[in-house]
Amino acid sequence: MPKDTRTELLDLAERAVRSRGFDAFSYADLASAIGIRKASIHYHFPTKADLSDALMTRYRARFSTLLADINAEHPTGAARIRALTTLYRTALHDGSTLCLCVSFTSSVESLTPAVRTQIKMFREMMASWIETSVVLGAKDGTVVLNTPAANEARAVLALLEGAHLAARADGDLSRFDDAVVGLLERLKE
Amino acid sequence: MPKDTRTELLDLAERAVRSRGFDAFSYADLASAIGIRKASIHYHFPTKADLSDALMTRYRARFSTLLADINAEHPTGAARIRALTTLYRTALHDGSTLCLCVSFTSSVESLTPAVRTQIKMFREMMASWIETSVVLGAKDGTVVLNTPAANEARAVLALLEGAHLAARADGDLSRFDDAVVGLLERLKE
DNA sequence: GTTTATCTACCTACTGGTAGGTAGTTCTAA
DNA sequence: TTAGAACTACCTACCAGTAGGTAGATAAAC
Repeated sequence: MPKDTRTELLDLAERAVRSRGFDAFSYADLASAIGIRKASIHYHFPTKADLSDALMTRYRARFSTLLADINAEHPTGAARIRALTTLYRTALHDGSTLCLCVSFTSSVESLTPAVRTQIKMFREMMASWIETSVVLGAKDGTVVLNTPAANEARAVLALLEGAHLAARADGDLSRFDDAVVGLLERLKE
Repeated sequence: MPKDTRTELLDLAERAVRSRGFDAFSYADLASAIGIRKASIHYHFPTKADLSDALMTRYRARFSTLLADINAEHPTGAARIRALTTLYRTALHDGSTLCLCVSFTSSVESLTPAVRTQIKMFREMMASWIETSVVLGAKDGTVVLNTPAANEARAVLALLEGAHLAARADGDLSRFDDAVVGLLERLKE
């Protein structure tokens, strides 16, 4: 079964934002990539703001599911943080794409308040999931907490996003690996 | 003594890239901000590529000086890392501007090979300075190393850049502070 | 009298977005 | 059961505005 046009547009646009940035792709790019006319894209997403909003909505939903999957599969705090690290590593696609949230954050001035709010919500979701995971890890003895769990969570998120940038800059996944060695080292079990 | 036009253009462009992104500012913006015509900017920087190259060259030189200043002022490893953290915090300008290197990294596809090389060089410079500092800290007993110094350096850099993004997303400096609590906690003395 | 720094006037290509039209499908009611 | 209304998903043709960039004139400074 073939993907519908709307989904195909979202896929294409997501890749464009993550590899080139929000201000560096156009409806014309999408049109020629998908094989329909530029005007037809406005049928699915009247404005670029609508498109970016839909992009973030889908991205948040996807990550929400992925986090739930990790919870279902990994019982300990350490295993969950390790799985999250793998998730971020995979999202890099050999160093050619950033996390959508990272990319949007750099272009935050070009975005509507609605999308900015979604960016915040995404980070809140990630931070609170990480916090819950490290608290679990502290209880089950697989994670050593040196600072309050809320701060640990913000630090882990910052480290993963920063490691993303480093890998993207060099187009080299090993930059990501180098930066997260210390994080993985702290996970016992 | 008034700033010369070239310097004024560099200042304006740097702020534009750091707050809006490389693909979201134009020569027309600079022209109206500085009060000369768009065509006159091409006299100083024939192409946008030339401008971004000059931007990175100046930025690297500035940071090189700043790192040397930190070395001169702070004798211990911990004090140096702490000073670097303060430097990054200051660079945020209340959460409205990213590090130039972070911003350029997100737009890496729009940049020339020369500028991409400069981005790499900037990160190399930062990473090797941090590595030297944590090695010093390990010797003078002010920094505890859990992983090889090279990895610690990449992790610190990623954390600082990630913390930048978090603060930028919310326009709130305290996001930066929250993320670096753990790093500062590890610095003794 | 050449160099420096600016100007006016212009170029082509592209931006996001709109107006209006059209096949083909699906829903609705006599 | 079928005529017609409505909807879906696209189209062509166009808009005003902006992008980066260029040619050539000018006026002051060295």
